[in-house]
Amino acid sequence: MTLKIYNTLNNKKEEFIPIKDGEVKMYVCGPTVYDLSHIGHARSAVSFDVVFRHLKRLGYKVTYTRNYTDVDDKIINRANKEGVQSIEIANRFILAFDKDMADLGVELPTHRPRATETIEEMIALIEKLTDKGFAYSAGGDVFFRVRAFKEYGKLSGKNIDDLESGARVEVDGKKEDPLDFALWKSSKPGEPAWDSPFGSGRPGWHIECSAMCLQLLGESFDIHGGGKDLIFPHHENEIAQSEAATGKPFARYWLHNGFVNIEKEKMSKSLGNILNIRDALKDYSPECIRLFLLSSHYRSPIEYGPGTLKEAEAKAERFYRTIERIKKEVPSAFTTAPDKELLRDATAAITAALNNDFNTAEVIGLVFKKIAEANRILDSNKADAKKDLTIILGFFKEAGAVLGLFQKEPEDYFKLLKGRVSLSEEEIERLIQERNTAREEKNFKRADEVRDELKEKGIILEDTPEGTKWTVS
RNA sequence: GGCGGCGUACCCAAGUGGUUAAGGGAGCAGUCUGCAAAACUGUCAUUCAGCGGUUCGAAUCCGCUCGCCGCCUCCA
Repeated sequence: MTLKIYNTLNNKKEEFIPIKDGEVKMYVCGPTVYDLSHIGHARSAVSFDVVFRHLKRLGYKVTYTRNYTDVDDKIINRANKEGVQSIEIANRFILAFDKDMADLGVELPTHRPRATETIEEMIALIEKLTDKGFAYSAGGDVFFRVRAFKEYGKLSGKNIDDLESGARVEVDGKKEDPLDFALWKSSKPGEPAWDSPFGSGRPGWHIECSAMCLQLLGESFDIHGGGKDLIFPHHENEIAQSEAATGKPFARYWLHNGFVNIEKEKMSKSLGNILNIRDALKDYSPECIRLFLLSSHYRSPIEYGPGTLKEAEAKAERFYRTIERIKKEVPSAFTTAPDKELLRDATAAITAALNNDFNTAEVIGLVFKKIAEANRILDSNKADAKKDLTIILGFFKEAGAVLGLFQKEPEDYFKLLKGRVSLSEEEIERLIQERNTAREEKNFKRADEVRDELKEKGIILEDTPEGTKWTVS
């Protein structure tokens, strides 16, 4: 059973073979920190978080680097607007991003470089490109000579001549060719600037990632990821710069996650239909959002909306309800070790699904198959229920660990939901008491009124042998 | 115009050559309940946008048609 990965370089699913046996080096483009991160960033981070976790689970020693682009026009613009230094903006949104990632249960990558920590490497890289004839200075800027790199377009499948004819040009008289892109930009007064052999200035966007990859992962590494929108020009340019400079293949596997759409349209800053992670978290739990993101394959587009998110919430609830039930009816299943061999057989399906280009949706499907199975076992009062349940719980533990889901105690999950209700717990308890009194008096009309009132506020009552419980709809 | 992707039930969504097309949501029927809720059981696509082709065999491969989307400009 080998890992297969869809590689944008060939548009094919390929067997994954790392450069160095047992080790994986991967790089994922992180955010440009000029604003709060949105659900699209969350999708990328969560998708590659699962890639990271699965690779580790397979036994690889993984070095995962995700950068922060902390020098950029947009950061400068925002800084100017607020009358503060760029670095202040960058710092603020790096903190915000880190918090959002933590909320979403995204593991910390091995390295989280900031672009500005690698300026020296960028300058060295640009010099190298200039020496080799791949770059040229022009009026304080330095550009990459796209036509000098013969393989330009190999990632995005574009043809240089087609690009040129269809170019919605950004006219820059300093360029030899409209396709050439900036490696180094001269700075205007007040902008962040570094001294360099080409004059005082700052790096272009693409060169940052190349420099950070080269510094932290080496000239050639295994996996490079990012959103689909980065394929061109960003990743194409990274390849061009890096391979032109080193003469060696850059990343071997290029993975790209699909977009998050809102009302069928791509969510993006330029369209202005963005939803930031924090606002999403006001409506849905982090687990619900993560479950939503992982319920489809990472390359497919997904639709963010009340329908899909409510479904994710229903799934999470179904999961924790069953765990709660096992906890109540067969608590010893949690403290008994599962049979190793049986567990291994059961969890092989998780590996198989994730080995198929990280098919998280299938894993989630498997989880719910087990949920139904667990409920059936509980209903049946089978003699060996405990043994079967330990396997199922073991399965959940494995699936949950690699997906970053299903790891809470059910009480904590439901407590989280209950926190969203407008009534106080005391008030709810009082109403439940009132209803139960009515029920004892066979005053079912009043009892049902109370239940309906609560339902309107999103509170669902359940009468169980242990008394009346409430949950949130 | 160039390049890439998608179209699976009421909705979301796996499946990418081979037994009865995962899973979730919604619906319907039953068990349970004062009635509900939750849970369980049963039911819910002879069919995978359409039309051809390859094959013993296709949702899965190939071609065409229709529809949708993305990239080609900063963007996860």
